[in-house]
Amino acid sequence: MNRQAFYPHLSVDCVLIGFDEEGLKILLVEKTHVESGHTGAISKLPGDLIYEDEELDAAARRILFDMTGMSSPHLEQFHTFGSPSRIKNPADREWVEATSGRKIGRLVTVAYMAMLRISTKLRKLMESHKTRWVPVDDLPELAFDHRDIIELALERIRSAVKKEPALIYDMLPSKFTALQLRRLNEEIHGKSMDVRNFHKKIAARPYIVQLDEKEEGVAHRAARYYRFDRKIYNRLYCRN
Amino acid sequence: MNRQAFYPHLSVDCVLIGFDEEGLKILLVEKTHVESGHTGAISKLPGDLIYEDEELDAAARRILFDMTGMSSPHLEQFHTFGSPSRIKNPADREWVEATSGRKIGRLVTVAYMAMLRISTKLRKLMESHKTRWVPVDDLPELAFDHRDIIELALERIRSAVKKEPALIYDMLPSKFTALQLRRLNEEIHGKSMDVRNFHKKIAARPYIVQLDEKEEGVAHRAARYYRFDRKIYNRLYCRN
DNA sequence: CCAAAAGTGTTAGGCGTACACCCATGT
DNA sequence: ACATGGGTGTACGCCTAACACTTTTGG
Repeated sequence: MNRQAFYPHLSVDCVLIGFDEEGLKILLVEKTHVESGHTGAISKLPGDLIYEDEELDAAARRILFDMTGMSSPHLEQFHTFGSPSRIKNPADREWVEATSGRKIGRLVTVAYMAMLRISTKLRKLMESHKTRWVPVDDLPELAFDHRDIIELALERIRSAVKKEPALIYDMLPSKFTALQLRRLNEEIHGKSMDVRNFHKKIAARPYIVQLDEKEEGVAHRAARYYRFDRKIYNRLYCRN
Repeated sequence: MNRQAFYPHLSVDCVLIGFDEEGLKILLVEKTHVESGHTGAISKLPGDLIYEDEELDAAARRILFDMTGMSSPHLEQFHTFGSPSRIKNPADREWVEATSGRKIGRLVTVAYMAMLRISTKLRKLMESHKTRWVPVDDLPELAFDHRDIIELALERIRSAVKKEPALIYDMLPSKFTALQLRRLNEEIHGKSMDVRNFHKKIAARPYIVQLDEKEEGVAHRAARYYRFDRKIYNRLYCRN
């Protein structure tokens, strides 16, 4: 922190939602625990206080960058959590006060979410951090109300994708199979889809272009690769 | 203010969206101007600082109640505005500092919206306040970034209604004509609808029930009244 | 009788959904 | 040969959207 922190009562937390071969995951960091008889580190969402003169969006972007080394993903504010009881847990309160160096009555946090693919490149960028990607359906105990925050994020991701379907492709490799795309959709919407109907849908979207390339070395019929063509997409939907 | 205010850097603003015979309107209050060479009161959204130990939602509800005497309407947080440049206008800054009695570097506000009908009963409740309902397409100059806040609210109202169609009926009298319902929909979605298709839609919704009553004293064929039956609605859609 | 708004049916296309079998590949 | 996932077509129902004339009422 080389700039002076803004009010110690306002923070930004980021729900970074990633996707890899195994499924949807959330990025968690360890809350380095303060000595107080409590044992074991507890996980939390990445977040930080806001610097003076820093836009909320910029603070979120900074946290995203510090955690992942990425700056491109679509980042979206989705809710502000400010219940006085957010930090009623003594261990949480101690940690906040130790971290900020002040007595804190209440901590209001503006929550953002971003969707990204967990690529090997990303994993490499993140090696140095004490972070981990945790499957959404296997979350550990979390500090503060971070579980609520994640739950709301997972609800909102659905509306975000409905409004802007291109977001899906931020979570996929540049070449992907129909199965990967379908699994991702299924995880986001929480229900399984019919394979045939799904292929029809892909075929109907001109911005999902079939490649000649296929999978290699798999123990079954090799799947075609597809890619997302953003130019075609933008031309069709005028939004940029 | 009989309780101590929470941090003077965090406020709640409410975009109260009302509907009457004339159309969609926003509730604005006059920012009583501080002497400083600037003349003329400027309008703003109703809002206030947050009390200690007060939930954000509760603060919004309090503002709603103070302004309208109503407590029932659906109130929904939709965005937090915290740009350092929000109060760059000197007149705005002066007002904030005079009102809170402190030097303020930055003011972060959590924005809520509610939809309600502008009934004669409501008008009576509000007579005492220095508030006015202003048509959405005829907004005056506004303090801070309140115009941006309203614009976002008007965008969000659409998603809110799509998710929960019953919200529409909070803005209508208990007995309403097809025209009123259609006009309201048109204003919310920003496009006109076909009359026949609209009647078909009404007829298809079992929770919009036709009354025997008709308009009286109008200079044309009298329109039927309808009412919204929340019981039927809830039974159909399982929520709450 | 005129003005002003109310009310009414049919058709066509798009979209989602349900459903079952053969194909390619590695072991 | 067998296990594993890849890939394909048809039919139905629902919703949306386009489109024009007659009815009722007060003035």
